[in-house]
Amino acid sequence: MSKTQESFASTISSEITATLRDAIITGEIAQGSKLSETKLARDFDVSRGPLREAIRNLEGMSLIAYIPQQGARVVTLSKELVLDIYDAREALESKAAALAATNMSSREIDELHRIIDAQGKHMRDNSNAYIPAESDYDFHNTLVRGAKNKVIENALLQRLYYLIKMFRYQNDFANKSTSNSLLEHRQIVYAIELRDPELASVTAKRHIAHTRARIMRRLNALNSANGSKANN
Amino acid sequence: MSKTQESFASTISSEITATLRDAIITGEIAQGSKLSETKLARDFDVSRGPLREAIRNLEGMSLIAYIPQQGARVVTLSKELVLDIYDAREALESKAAALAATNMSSREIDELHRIIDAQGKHMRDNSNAYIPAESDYDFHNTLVRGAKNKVIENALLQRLYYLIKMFRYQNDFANKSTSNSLLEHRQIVYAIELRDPELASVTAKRHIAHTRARIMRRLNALNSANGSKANN
DNA sequence: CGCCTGAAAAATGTCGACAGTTGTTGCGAC
DNA sequence: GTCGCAACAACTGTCGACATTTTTCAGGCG
Repeated sequence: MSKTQESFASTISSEITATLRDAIITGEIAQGSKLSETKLARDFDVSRGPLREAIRNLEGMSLIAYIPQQGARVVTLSKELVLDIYDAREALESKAAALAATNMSSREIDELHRIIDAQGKHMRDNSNAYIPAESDYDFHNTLVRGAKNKVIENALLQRLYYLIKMFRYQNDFANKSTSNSLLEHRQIVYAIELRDPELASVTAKRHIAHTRARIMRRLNALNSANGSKANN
Repeated sequence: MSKTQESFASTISSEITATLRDAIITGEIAQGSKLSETKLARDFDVSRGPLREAIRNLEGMSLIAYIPQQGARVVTLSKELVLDIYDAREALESKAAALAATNMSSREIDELHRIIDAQGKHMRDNSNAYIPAESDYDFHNTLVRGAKNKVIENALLQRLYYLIKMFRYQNDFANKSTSNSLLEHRQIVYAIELRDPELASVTAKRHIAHTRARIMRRLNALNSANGSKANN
């Protein structure tokens, strides 16, 4: 996968953080599996110090859970957790859209246009295809940054989006943004251009709620189909 | 101050985390000041290892910002950041209230009643007094936990509330919840009892928005009064 | 007088080793 | 054969020291 964010500082721990982050997102390191400091230190050929730092960083991204005296485990994206994530995202991103309607610069709005126009072109060129995941991330990243709220930005970009990326990467169906998504993106940009926070909030809220509902249907279908095909 | 949360594991780093956390919240360690690993390690008479862990933990609570190769600094609660915090809180807590209306057990609703009844009694006994800060925390903690959403709960209880507690502790006026707050608490509980997510969401949203507005007025008043009385 | 330079001081980054805890395994008793 | 206990192995927690980077500040140049 393309690096989520280049995030380089020249420290070993930050490099390991990025490497592990991507390995977790792609599923190369399985959900629920344990991250052994000793083993990883051998693998990366570094001491355990930087590794502990990296694990703490991943904990800050919500990608792992840390239990004292026991170690770190990769988060398990249960159906409940995924739906919780989308509820939280709905709350934060609808507020972000409202704030963006007030605070976004016209230059940033242009950027939103550029992104959704590219999405539209891509759909015309590949009739009825899906929006590329990267392009969808671009749209939401730009929207969130336009809100000019560091707390919301941090919660979404540094925490929830990693989990969502992980979920999408490991569940093909979750990447299938239809033409509905593009339409909803257009509505959000329209509301922001009107400088109408209420409308922007409602349209963004619905956009996320629709995505959540689609995911819930798919997860329920998988559940009833697979029955007891639980993972260890 | 009373310990925010006893959070004991028998590890040194967790104890130091709790101690530093409280020192930052009370302002004993000033906003914007640097946390020197070397110095703190001497003060606590431990090696730098556990201290680095503690600093990472505090970073996870948003109480400090960490800059590679430079170290950790206590967060500075600028007017902009405080208002951002309350906007994020409005988004998350209104959603929490909506979810609580659906998911809260009757036992938990009873707990909410117990809390606001105590608040009412306290106000009658000390005519027109303020709601004690601890009691206000109790109310919101119970509400948020009742939403049964681990992501929202984590964002509020493990991050935003520490910052809010810090702001309140260091700004006396921010603690002055009037009888309005009690009334709004009652409205929220009422909506939850009705199992009406929409009403719960709106009432909670207004409650936070009112608090935010009151704080904004006070901060603006301080700003124009103090002029250039900036801190180093 | 101010600015640049560079060496000294201090701080952060990393390492390897030891201590204490947790989890496992195999033996023995019932 | 099963349960419980003990020795062992593996892992996390902590430490002190070394390496590298940043900061400080005194000296000299313009």
